Amino acid sequence: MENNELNAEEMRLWHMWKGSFQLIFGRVIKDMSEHTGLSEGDYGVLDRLDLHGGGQLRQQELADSMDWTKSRLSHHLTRMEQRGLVARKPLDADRGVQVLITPEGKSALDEARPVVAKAIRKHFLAYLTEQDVESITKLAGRTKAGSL
Amino acid sequence: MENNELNAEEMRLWHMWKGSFQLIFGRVIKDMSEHTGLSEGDYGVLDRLDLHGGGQLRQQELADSMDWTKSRLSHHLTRMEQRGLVARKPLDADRGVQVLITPEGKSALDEARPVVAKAIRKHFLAYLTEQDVESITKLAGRTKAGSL
DNA sequence: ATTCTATGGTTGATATGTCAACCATGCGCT
DNA sequence: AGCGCATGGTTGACATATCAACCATAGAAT
Repeated sequence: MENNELNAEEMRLWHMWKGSFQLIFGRVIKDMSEHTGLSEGDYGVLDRLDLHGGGQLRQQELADSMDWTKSRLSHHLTRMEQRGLVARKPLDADRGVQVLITPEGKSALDEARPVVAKAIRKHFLAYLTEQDVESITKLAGRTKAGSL
Repeated sequence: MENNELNAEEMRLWHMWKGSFQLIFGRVIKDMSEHTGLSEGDYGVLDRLDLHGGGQLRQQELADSMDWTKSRLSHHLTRMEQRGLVARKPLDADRGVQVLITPEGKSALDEARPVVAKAIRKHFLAYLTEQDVESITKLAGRTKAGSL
């Protein structure tokens, strides 16, 4: 059994990994929010409504697809609704709620897409080597698999 | 010049990278906070006070070492002070503030260290191959360098 | 019929982050 | 003296996240 504290190398790895992510991710989000007024959450919601749902999705499906709790989504949608980005419509079929992207939401998304694409290319993809791509892909497979 | 939207492969990479990080990081933080009652921020503050400062550090140095704004740190310290984890002492030398780890803070940190070490080994280090280690190290170097 | 449980969602309290405005002091310059 | 400016920090407002409690209804199970 190893020591119950991390050695210098282990700690260094953890900090580098965490640091790189936060640095890159922060840059992407900053670019997006400055240029579009959308937060990461806003973009995620709009993106999924557009791609998966063709503009609409029931709340629970949306929450699942984003890996968010229903509470978190509920609060967030309330704020987005206030800003006119989405609308909620009760489904009497089974007391669910349908979330719809509004025209304003759709146009905000359309404006954001190229901004996000450019930011991801500039701050993330541009730094990757072939080896990194392989590493990222494999690691994702390993962690998801052993997930639940 | 490429298209101004991401292609499937680019998007997949971004999502995998982001997803792996959030999954792993979330697991580590969850383990820690459940077993110790400290948040990530709490741990970071205590850790730096202990390692860099031998128990104390001026507020601005602490903020720099954590990559936090002074505002963020000020708010966080107020909460930690309330809980008795740290104390603040004015430095009349140059109107700065010295942040001290309290005995309760120190013992909370000592309890947390092995928990954090175990969580990082279990959720992060255990998944890494030699290639990942190299990839993480190099990527960190590249992004920091091109940072400012 | 009654009670249990699962599903779908809301709500309020509290913790955490960000932003801009503010305050005080020291320091250099004119 | 008077000004501009940098440094070190606080504050309040607001956005975001988490947690637990709650509400309503549908479908079993008793």
